[in-house]
Amino acid sequence: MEQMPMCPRFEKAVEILSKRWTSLIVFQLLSGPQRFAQIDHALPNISGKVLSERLKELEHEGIVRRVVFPEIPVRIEYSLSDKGRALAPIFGEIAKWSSEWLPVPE
Amino acid sequence: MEQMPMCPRFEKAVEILSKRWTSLIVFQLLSGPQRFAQIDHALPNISGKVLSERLKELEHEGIVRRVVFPEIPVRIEYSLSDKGRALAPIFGEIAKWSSEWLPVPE
DNA sequence: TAATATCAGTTACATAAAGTAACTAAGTGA
DNA sequence: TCACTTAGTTACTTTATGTAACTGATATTA
Repeated sequence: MEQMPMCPRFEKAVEILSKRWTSLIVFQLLSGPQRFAQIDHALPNISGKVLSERLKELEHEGIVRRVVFPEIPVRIEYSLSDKGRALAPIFGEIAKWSSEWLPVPE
Repeated sequence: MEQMPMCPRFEKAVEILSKRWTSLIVFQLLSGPQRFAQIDHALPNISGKVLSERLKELEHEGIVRRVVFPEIPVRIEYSLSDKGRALAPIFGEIAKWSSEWLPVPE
């Protein structure tokens, strides 16, 4: 009756992706580099506080890059690293599943 | 500067999958029908309370099936529906990404 | 000149979600 | 009778998230 433990890297990936907002932020960044306010507007119900937290976490994971342009006012661009862009196929499969199995809203 | 709204079905799929524990429960059930206590043990840090909640939600979404065998003591089996099994390719892509991009723990 | 706006956040506070441990009911076995 | 099983539930605590106001440097508007 012993269970085999789950692969820790797989578990880590699920942990990253299943944190609230993370997936939507990454998906949003798949369309190209964006500024804080742009991401905030694209994900209408996220709070600036959590967006800020998630971007830091994703940067720390090496999924998101943060580049500061010392203009006036300062411009900060968030974008995906190679590691981040490599998540695209996961979203492709989610899109397939959702179009096949979820009902079209009325 | 207007954003295109995200596909509501895709958004719903992400919402389902990114709720804490949901993905791991579904992944666990991909290995076959299981009882409450089995799932509970396979996912060592989940509480019975949350497992119970998630199974109800997944049943409600049509992803999980709950079958009661009126034995003594009662046996209840949780399994994936077709809709639930169709999530497998998503996990396949997560597994690929994690083995390619996440470090092997020491 | 003063008020207002922008950007990229932060802070304090309130609510919602998740974790912990004890408990339930129906029945079995010692 | 006491202890044990299964599939949960309950009360309570801790953590996560949401809300709204605020920061500071600069620019624009009245």
